[in-house]
Amino acid sequence: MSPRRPRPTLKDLATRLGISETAASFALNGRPGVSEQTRERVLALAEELQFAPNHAARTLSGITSMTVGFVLTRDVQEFGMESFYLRLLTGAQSVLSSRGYGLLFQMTRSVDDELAVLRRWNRERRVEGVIISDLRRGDPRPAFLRDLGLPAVLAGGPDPKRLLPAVTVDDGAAMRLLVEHLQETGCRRLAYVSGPAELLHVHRRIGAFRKAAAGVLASPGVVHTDYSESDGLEATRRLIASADRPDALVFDNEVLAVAGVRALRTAGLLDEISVVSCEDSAICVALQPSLTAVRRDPTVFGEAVARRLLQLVDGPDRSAPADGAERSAGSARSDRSDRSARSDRSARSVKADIEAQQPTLVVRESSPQR
Amino acid sequence: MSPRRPRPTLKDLATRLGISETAASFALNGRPGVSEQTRERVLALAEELQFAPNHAARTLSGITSMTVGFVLTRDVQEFGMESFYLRLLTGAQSVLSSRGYGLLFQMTRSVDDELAVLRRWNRERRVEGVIISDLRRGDPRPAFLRDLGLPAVLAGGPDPKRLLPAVTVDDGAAMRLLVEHLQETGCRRLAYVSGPAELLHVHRRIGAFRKAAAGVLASPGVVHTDYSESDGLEATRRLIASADRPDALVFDNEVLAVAGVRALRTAGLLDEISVVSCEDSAICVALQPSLTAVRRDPTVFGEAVARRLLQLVDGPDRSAPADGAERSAGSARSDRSDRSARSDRSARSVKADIEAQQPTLVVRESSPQR
DNA sequence: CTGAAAGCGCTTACAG
DNA sequence: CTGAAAGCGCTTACAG
Repeated sequence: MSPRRPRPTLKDLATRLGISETAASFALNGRPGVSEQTRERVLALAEELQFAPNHAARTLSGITSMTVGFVLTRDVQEFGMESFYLRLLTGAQSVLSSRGYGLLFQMTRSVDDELAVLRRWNRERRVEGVIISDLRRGDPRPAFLRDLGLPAVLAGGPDPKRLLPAVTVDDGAAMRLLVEHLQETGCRRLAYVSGPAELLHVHRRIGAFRKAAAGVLASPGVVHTDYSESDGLEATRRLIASADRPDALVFDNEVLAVAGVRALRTAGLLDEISVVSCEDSAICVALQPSLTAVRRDPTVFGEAVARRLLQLVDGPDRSAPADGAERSAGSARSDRSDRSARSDRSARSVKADIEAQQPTLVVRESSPQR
Repeated sequence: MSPRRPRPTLKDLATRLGISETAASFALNGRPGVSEQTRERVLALAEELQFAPNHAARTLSGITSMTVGFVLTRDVQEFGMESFYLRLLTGAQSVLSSRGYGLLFQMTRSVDDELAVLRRWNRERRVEGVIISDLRRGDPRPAFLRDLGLPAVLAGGPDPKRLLPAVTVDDGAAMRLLVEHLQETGCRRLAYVSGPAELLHVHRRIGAFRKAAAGVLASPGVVHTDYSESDGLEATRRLIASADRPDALVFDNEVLAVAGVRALRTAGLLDEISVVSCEDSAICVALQPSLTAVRRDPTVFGEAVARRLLQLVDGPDRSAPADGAERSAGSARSDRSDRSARSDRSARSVKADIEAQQPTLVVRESSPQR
């Protein structure tokens, strides 16, 4: 009937030491107003009893929930992109946990479902902020989150109305590297096999690609796919069957690139057409021929995203001990007025998009010197 | 100063309707004791005000936190295995969210760090149960979790002392399929390139492999690696340089298999030695030659794991609406004595390991008929 | 430096 | 069917 492992409460600590809960709380949270001796006794007993404050009780008292959320709407286009998302998650996770934050993770089937999840998390006061990604044309999420006043960071951008702070990658630089490389290896007619037209980052990349190619090469062809392998196959087939066949194919990610290589192999054109992937991964190395690819470490990217979010949620960087019992209150203050202060701050800093890192180009067999 | 988006509280609802908080709470939670008319008025206003109960307050009142945790200790061996883990996560996630549970996800660097996280989550009463994986020799986690009384499921097994319920895969069947296939295609001397000796599932697979091969083939060689590509390369090189060179290589996962293929290609032995991977993934298809592989859907596996955990935590299956405001209390009751009851139940059912699915073998170019 | 008390927002016996 | 009240376990003005 009684719990197998009754956890000690703050009151237990206080009673056993003959002090008030206030004193115990202050001692644990590193606040002034307790004698050094008392503080040490409290800390020692907390250690001995393996005390950690009840999370719900802390949260209810107005302290932050020490949790951020990450919702990911998965559909066709993310199939095969596991590598990118898990590494993004890894990076975000490492920053969050080093600052004592938990990550609530959920995948949804549609943007509408995602809105419902965000709404619920906000209403339940379950998270302090959220990470979102893959904005679509006319995406309701930025305005929705701004109206909610819930701190949020857009992983990858772009946010056309700049309602949300975003962490982006420098597609311009990536595309310049890539076009320059193809040009140097003797390619003259490029084509770009891209993702779904409704994804905003797809548009941004296409724009960057066109801009990089402008003036250097004939205006390159661009085709859209739904990021599926079959669409990639089909698109490649069409491109290589066209009148002025391209001498280099640029694929928006490695899933498409794999499909493209297969199509080229079938057509016996692997030696004549260079292939480049805008996303590097193990598969680019393993493939035969190995694929030249743009590399940007998704882990580093995830770290930047998490750091940006914590900046909105929790102020500038401060490291936090892993164990809750040792957590200092200084890093955890927040009440309802704080929340609104935070969203004001985020509103003021919308322009401060961050570029997580400079992309590089890894040259492999698929784009030989001609 | 005032919150930008003050969320309505239960008291707000009650006041505006001129009823007690009790009545409002009962109405929202689908409990008897409210007139149908009152219930409808409450529900309507809740909908209108976009009310959702404060999560911390609910949790603090003894209701479940509606959260489970997943800790993953990542080190060498998981590099390149992104696909498996993200799909596991996807599967678990889909079951959990369909039942209204949140997933708190954290990666750690070592088992010790993982223990610290589990301890803290438990003390803070932050989760109702946890998923763990990749048990090592002498792993402290099962005993630790049992002592904590925290419901837990081991993804993948095996748990030698059977302290934890596990969801496993039928390695025996997988290895029989595989050995049989290799035998039929004319292979006689197998070798197995495996993972780190300290991982228990590595041992189980090796055992299953030896058993499947026994009586059919000469006793096969087994070598360990740390799951890294370089180790895989090295191991393969050694095997193919040995006196009686194997005519088929079995790799414990696709990362090792990729390394193996590379080594064989370098040695010019790709046509003479069959290659099989015990883990299927996009890379097995993309590779040249494409790899014959054992397939078990990690998503389905993750679903089974989550279902097993919810069974311990929350009783038999019941679907829950996505929106908190409509959540019925029937599926959410639990207090401290419940928690101990739950762990008793888990203690009683340790033997009920589940096999998530039957593995199949996908035959591709890498194991041709001889 | 210390303590008694109120409050966070729910749930739930208990008494009408 | 309904309501007043206590309680979950913390934090934090406020008064000594």
